Amino acid sequence: MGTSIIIEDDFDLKKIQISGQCFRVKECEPNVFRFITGENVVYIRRAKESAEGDGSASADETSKRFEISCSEDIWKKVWEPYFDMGRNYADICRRECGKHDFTDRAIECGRGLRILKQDKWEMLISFIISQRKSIPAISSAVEAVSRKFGTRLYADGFTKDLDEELYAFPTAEQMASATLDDLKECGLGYRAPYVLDAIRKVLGGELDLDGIEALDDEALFEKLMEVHGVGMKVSNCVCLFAYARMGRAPVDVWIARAIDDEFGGVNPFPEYGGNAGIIQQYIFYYMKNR
DNA sequence: GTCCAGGTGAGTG
DNA sequence: CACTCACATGGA
Repeated sequence: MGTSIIIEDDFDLKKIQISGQCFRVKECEPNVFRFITGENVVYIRRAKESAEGDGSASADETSKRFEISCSEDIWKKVWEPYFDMGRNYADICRRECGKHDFTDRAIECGRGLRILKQDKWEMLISFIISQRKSIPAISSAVEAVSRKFGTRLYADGFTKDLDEELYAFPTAEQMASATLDDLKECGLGYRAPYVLDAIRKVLGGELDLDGIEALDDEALFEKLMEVHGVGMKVSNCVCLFAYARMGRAPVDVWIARAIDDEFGGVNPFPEYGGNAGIIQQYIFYYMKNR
């Protein structure tokens, strides 16, 4: 690892990896996590001891020092936005605490989660694929798509020792020649035509994923649903995980179950306003990991 | 083998 | 509107 950095806010790589918002994050060896976005690759591990080294070395979980494989420049330019480092999650947790007992417990359980700001096209396709699939199955399919259509990546020379072949998630242009059978070979099943529709709309200019960044939350949500196979849940996931619309709270089977069993059938997310999406993520994590 | 998975579109009443 | 139902496939 080339560089050492300090992160003051809540930041738990393992929880983020298994949080269900990203499908290509890998723990290459214990405590070393690999992230990919665009054509950038980074390996991160939390340092074993506190930076002070004053003899009272803190536990792994509380060290604020991290080792990263990229330069400080790339970290600031690419990875700080990706990890949403401009937002103070500890502060948000404090502020949203006290409204519901169940939420308070979820926040405590999920402390260290963050909402990643991921690639728009990758999120659109990944969450189209996600419907009626388990998280491991989504990961396999997204990995297969990357391997079939994406650019081969090499990270800092140091990559090959730690990991197998790396591929970027393909751009829409790289998927232009994809056929129904190509996609079905990646395990997409009945979702393959949905992905073809997304490719067609993006390449045809009917859907400008960067251009719609300017839309307000509701208009963005509606625009994404024009793609065949994108309903409310998938659209909200893309709004939250690619466009950082923290007020969007996707309702999947787990969140629906939480609303029924823990909130008396009343959707609590409007109460969390602009942080609803963040709170949703803690509750989703808690439902699956308590 | 059997069950279920971060849903959606189409069809029906 | 509200309510069914089929949908392909892999992982547990």
